[in-house]
Amino acid sequence: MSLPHAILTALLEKPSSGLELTRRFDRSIGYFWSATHQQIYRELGKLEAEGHIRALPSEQPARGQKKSYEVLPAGRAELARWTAASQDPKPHRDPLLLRLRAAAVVGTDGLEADLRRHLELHKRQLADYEKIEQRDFPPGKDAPHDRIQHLVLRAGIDLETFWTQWLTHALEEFAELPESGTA
Amino acid sequence: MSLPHAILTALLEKPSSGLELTRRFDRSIGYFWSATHQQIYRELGKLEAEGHIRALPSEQPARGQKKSYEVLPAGRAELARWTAASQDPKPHRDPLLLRLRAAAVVGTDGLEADLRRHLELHKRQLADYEKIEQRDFPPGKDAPHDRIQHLVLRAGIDLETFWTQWLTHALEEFAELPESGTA
DNA sequence: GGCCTTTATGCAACTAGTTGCAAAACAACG
DNA sequence: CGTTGTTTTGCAACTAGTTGCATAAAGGCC
Repeated sequence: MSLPHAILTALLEKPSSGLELTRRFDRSIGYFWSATHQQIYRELGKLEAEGHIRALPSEQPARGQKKSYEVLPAGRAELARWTAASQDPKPHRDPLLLRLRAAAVVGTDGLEADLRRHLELHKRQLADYEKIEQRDFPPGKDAPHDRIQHLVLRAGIDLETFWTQWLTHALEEFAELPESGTA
Repeated sequence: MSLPHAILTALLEKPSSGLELTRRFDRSIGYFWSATHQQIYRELGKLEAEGHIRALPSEQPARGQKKSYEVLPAGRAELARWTAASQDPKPHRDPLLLRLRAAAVVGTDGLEADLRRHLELHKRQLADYEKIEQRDFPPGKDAPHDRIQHLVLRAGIDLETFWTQWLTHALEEFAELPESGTA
């Protein structure tokens, strides 16, 4: 139930069309809530029907024609309500850890290469985040809004740091394992 | 596409009935791949139809009557194939980080209490994991199988450690924020 | 003008996970 | 023996997310 709220947040930051939202979901917001353009258009329709957002009046609604949305007071209220409401943390789902656990039973053949690949991907993501941090949060930029955003980015950085460290450690362990164990 | 493989792994570790599997998903395996009993029964049906597992011959199949499954060679082969196959990491979805980002726009009212609650939950989970580590991985228990399982547990411990630290830091920042900011 | 690519919007079908409920076997209680 | 509660299995409907494809406008190009 988070996608509509992700969209409301994005639209409050800046009114946008479906495609612009899609692009922003590929960057900042998508780092912790990804969505495809199909999902976004579907949800924009629902949010408009519910009276949470409206199309900016300027242009007529036709296919292939840009249509921008802005958040209405009802939408902002709903977002505030959702943000403040208590929510239980959902349990993780991590296929990589699952594969490792399977490997403990059926053997580690073939897994190492993919661990190495994941390590590279996480390193790259970490480098991206750190570049964003330098660009968007120079020392002194500490209005409440900035502090909170920075906090979110720090979570991303620390998570990627964790994964690179853990994967590095895992690969070291693999190196010490006897070859091809159906352990 | 991971649930069937989670079940195969669990059944290889020990043949079980649906209910036993459900219980084990609430403990060890569920720490990184949770599932309800309804999902598990449905999936057991599919896996049996595909010839990956079979019901242990002992008892007749009737409703309300215990039925245990074991993995067939085809199931083991499928699990090995899946474990070795390259898979892209799926992007995270974290509602809490999303809420924080929303809070940067609509204000942090009400969020702090839930952050505190999450911190408690993560601390408890961390304590659980550490107890499991002490119990199941004493020094010297380092056969390949144990090392890999330990690696998975370490990921859980380190992730919970990250969250407790990050939430603690976030709460410190909140304390410094001016009251009730629609920042 | 006709053709190709890019931009922008969107529908439909499918897959995976969640929620609500129920039915069959069994055990215990009086 | 009937009632009540627990264990075990399972169906059905719903929600959320994914995948594949379609349609329309706009701009470049020859």
